[in-house]
Amino acid sequence: MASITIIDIAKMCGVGVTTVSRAINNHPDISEETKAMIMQVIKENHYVPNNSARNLKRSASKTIAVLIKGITNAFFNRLIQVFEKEIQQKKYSFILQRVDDKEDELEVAIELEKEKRLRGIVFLGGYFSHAKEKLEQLSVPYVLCTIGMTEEFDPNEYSSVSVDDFKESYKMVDYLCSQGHKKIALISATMDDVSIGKLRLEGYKKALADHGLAYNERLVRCMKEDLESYSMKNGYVVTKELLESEDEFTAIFAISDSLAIGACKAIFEAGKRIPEDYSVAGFDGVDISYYYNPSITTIRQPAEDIAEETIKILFDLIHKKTTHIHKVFPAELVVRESTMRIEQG
Amino acid sequence: MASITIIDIAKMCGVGVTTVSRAINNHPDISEETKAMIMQVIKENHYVPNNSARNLKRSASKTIAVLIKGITNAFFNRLIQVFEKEIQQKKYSFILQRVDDKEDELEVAIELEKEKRLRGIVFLGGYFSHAKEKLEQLSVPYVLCTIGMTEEFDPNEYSSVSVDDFKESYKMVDYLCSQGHKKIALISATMDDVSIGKLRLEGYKKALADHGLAYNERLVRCMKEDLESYSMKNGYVVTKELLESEDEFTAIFAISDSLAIGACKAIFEAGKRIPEDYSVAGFDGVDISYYYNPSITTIRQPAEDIAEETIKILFDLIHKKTTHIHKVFPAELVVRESTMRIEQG
DNA sequence: TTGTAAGCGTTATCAG
DNA sequence: CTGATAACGCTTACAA
Repeated sequence: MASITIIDIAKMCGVGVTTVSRAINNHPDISEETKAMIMQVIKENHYVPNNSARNLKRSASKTIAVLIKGITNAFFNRLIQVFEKEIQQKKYSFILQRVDDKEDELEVAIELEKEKRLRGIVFLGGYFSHAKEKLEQLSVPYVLCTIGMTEEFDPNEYSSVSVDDFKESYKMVDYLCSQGHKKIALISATMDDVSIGKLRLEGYKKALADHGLAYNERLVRCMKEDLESYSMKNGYVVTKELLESEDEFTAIFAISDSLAIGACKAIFEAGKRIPEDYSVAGFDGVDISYYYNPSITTIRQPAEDIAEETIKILFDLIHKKTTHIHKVFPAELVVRESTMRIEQG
Repeated sequence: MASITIIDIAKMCGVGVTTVSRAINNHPDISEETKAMIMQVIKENHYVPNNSARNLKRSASKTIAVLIKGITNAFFNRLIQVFEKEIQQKKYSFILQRVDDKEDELEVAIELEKEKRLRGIVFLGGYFSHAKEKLEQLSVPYVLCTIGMTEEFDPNEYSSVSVDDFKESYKMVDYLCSQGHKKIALISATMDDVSIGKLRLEGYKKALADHGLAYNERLVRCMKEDLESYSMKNGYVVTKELLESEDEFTAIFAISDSLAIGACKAIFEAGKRIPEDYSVAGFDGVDISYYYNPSITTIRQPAEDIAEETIKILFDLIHKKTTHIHKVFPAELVVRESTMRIEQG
């Protein structure tokens, strides 16, 4: 069954192809009458315009790509769902491209832009430490979502949406300190992470300092590079090592809820209790942090808001309605069962 | 920066466009020499062929769509990751389209096929109860993944990959019975689910019957239609209702791990213990079922195998290497901490 | 082995 | 308001 084209429709309606095109695309220059008639015929024949042809003709296709660095972390799933919904709502196509931890996401983006004639790009995750000249090869608007940027980048060169990773991390560690914890372990990103990983580490250090606590680098444990980043397994393995080491601590702050859950597993396996023996805190505020037993104290990021704002900014950029913007959402400390006050001592 | 085209490359190389095209597409009729030279120029200029143009020319674009019915259930995420990897590996584009619970996925598929000139489709989730004539409007190969089909469909008309939902469900309930449970609640799909929901319910009934246990419909609770299906929240709400009812039971079998975790939360909130007061079992074998506290007894579906086989069959179908196939993978009962033997009585 | 030229199905330009 | 017709960038007969 050869597919039906706009020409077929035009013939059936006894009009020119232009007119059919106008009907499809809601152009003003067409009478309501003919338009209704054409739409009727289109519906009856299940005609759907060929996307490739449209994209070829339009200089840019109506598609947005979302590039995710590293394998899916649960928090991203919520974001992605919102992206998808919003993009579909705007009648754009949506391309999800996961890029491996070792790959260069910018490289991928540049290729994809040409290949698929993208209208916009969302970068999710990763560090985004790229040379400026390479960044300039990207000619479509893009927004960095939940990727904290360090100072070396000119804020007028890109847009971003995130929480204040430094502040929120500080908030959690400050809370833990206020509960009497003096030896707080951190499950952090790998050391080469100059993005949120670094910011959260800095927040941790600052909070410690502000409470007059010494920074003990033996309590800072990085995720394993050979395991999926931010995964439960990673948290489990790292915590297990920590527990087996001689280093004492009373609380663990993991920079994602998934890591925190892995940490819990390791602690339970060691025959210890949470929060009586160890307090455990996470970051993100994904569903499972609430459902876990014990429920996990965490920093809840407003995922829906973040995702919606990301898309909003991206489309504003596409329509040239705005210059570069850096939207920072507040996150919320949610205290639950996995942490407790301990005796000063 | 106007994009560079195949013509530009041809000019730069001092050859015809055909030659460039041949170089790009690994055609045989070209000397290694010219090919190398052309590829070199392409690389230097960061040329990437316009996908729309290629797709327009080729009668079908090299793209596979995965349609997911209903909002993402954690189990699907693993499948999707594998799909993505495999499809990318085959140099095909990958389109992920979530379709709302109320929407007709077949309708969406038919549109998408025309619009994007798909080469193949994977259906994930849903019941897939469609009229044969409508099914015939789909002219590209498709594979049903983890969608149990009931008898009324002719197995020669479609391909599928899944576990034996009836058998695996039976296996779990049989296990629970063997542990002395006589009053086993079921958190099942909505009653209009004629697919895996129904099959798992049938497996439950059969196991009960084989153990000489009466079927008590008050112990069969359906997910709430107004909540995300298969979600933790759904399991939580349903279980809460169940606990507040007068109906006695000693075990709950939830047809997904997420539901099971929600159930656990409700039980803990009621001040009860797992497994001492209630045994809880899930289905799927997602990571969190292992990491949860207590770890959840479940049926582990071989997600990677299922996903890989789905893609394999789809491509075999595309290349006409096979007729319709129904691959059924065995799943595994994984006994963990959330269930226990109780006294006969 | 290489090049020329005709489409693929749309949309946009411009003349009726 | 409507309709020819020329692109859009690529693949592929067909010719050389």
